[in-house]
Amino acid sequence: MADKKNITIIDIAKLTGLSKATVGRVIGNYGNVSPESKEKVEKAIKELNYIPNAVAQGLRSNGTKIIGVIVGSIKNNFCNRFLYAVEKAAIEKGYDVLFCNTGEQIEREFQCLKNLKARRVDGIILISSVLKAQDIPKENMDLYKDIPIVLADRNIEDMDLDLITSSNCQGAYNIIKSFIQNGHQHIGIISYGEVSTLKERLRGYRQACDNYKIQTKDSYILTGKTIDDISTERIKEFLKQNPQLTAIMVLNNSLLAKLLVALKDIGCIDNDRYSIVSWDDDELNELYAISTVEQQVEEIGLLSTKRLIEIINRKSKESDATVTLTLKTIYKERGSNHCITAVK
Amino acid sequence: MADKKNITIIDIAKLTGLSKATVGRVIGNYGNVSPESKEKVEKAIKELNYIPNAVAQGLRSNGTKIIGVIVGSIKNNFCNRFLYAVEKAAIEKGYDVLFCNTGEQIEREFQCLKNLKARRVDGIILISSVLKAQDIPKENMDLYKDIPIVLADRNIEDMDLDLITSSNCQGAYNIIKSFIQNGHQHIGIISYGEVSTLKERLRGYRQACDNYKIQTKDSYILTGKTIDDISTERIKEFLKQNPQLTAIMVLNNSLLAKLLVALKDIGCIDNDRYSIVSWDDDELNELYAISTVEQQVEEIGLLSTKRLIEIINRKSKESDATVTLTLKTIYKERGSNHCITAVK
DNA sequence: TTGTACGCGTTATCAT
DNA sequence: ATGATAACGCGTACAA
Repeated sequence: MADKKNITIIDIAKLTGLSKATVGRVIGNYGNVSPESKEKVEKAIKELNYIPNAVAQGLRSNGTKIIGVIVGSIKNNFCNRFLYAVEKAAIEKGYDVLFCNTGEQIEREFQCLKNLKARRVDGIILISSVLKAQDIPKENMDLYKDIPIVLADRNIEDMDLDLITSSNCQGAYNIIKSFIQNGHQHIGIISYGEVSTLKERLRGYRQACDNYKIQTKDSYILTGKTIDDISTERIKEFLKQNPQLTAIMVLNNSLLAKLLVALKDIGCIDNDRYSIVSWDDDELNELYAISTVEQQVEEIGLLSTKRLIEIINRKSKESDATVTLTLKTIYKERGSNHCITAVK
Repeated sequence: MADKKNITIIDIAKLTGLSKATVGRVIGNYGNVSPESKEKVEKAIKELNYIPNAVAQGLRSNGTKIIGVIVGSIKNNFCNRFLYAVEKAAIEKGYDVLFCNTGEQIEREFQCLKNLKARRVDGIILISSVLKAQDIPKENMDLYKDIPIVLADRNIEDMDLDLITSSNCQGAYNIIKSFIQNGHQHIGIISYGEVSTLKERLRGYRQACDNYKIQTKDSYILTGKTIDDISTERIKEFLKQNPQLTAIMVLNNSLLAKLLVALKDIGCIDNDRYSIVSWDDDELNELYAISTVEQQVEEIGLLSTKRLIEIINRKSKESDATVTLTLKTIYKERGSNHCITAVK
């Protein structure tokens, strides 16, 4: 590569005949500098195409103005809108974003944390793959300490970290309630995995069913370890084995796609056989008029970033209480939830 | 925040009673160290939870092991799969990824480049929003120099940078050819923007029409400055004003969603009125059996990263010829392209 | 207003 | 085998 020696503050000093210190003052815009000196320096900077070395600045100032963002899977619709919002908010506050993808693997999460600490990032926003504190081997426990961390979307139980998330339980509760009020007695769920968000949605489902004395069977919940465990075939089987079902809540977009394919295969699409509600919106949901519970993804990204920067700038005497923000979900009604009302 | 002083190599030295140098040897795993010293140091590292400071390392070694990734819009399906692949490949080679989103704004692209240079990243992968070299103000021209850069997906005309992309022209050509061979005489395009990839696809369209002596009218191409200019309403109007059309190629996923909504509105969905081919795949394309030209997105990400790292490690005596890699597109046939065959 | 000199944490050379 | 020390580029306390 073009091995042009990097231009440093010293080169500027030499060219202008001034000292490092004076040049530094101009660049950092502090202290007193005579107008002539200032002008000379600025001219030299342009002439030599000098760009301050942020690495040296970071070392010197003991802060990098970088925040690390760790997500489970960037291919996921939620994560990339989240990342979009975080980057945008970060840039505005003068921070850059170091991006890490764990593929939902805990070990990778540990690696990323360690790496980000080595990089001396100022703070970390984490969509964790860890379910609860007890799942973290104690030799890795320190990774979650001594650095500002904000959890986004998913909680880690018993971890006492700041958390910005959606009202998953309440959102699900409301959907199910509305199903019930429309006469549905047998409501199915399609889900997968065990992260806190999905567990919360299930909790909302169960609460609503309990409250309204609606029967729930284990067989009404189709789930698996990973999303790949929920194949179109399994969904068809699920529907077949639970013919009572009149309503279905799917817990994310990819699952919805699979459900729709399954329904098409068995000739049940567009014929009002099932009432359907999905989670997280997608451009194509419009097409099938799929009612959707929408999360304020970008708001979560924005608030996570704001909160993180707040912690980063916190003086040691200030309160260090952890904060949990739960954003409302938005119910986007399109019709698919009314396919059948007042059954029986 | 917990202002625990950062543990440095000196703390380890103190604790072990050895010198910085010896500790450094153990950490860097070079030179000669007695087994006892080594053991002492390793114990101290664990005890103090020492994590080497990558910032200092970066300053010292004049290299950060970070690559910058600049994309136009991370919300876009292509970009996030791309980012996924880049991060994965980078991590494997020991690099971290600094992520920047420009929102397709040239000015932001300049800012990002400047910033990444200040950060002294080792190289940059760029999905640029610049169309051609002449669009870059000369005071910003230097930003594209003196640092390893690989362009991904989109080219910047006349820039002489490495480029990893898809065979956009050829891919489109083949689709149109197949349309024509199936009897279509009037083929519409829905597009937007002016980036090289879309221009290439249009070129493929025109070439095929020319070669096979098929009529093309300007009105057969619906386009706009940004994607928001292509509303469902405009698509409906477009279809109405070009009733001869029997086949349509849409240049990306979001446009497809809009087209499908438009078709539904006018009662033309699922009735074989139009043959449709889209670009870039999506989970829901399966549902409508939408034939799709698929790009090898992840391959592009992987190869961009590999190429970049190659350049980063290039000795000055080696060839510095720029390389362009054009990956084949894959035609995923699902049926939507056959809706009408042998019209007339 | 300007300059000198030290320290941030590493790495690596040179001397012991 | 180990230690002292310089250098990476910058910021700043202190001196002039």
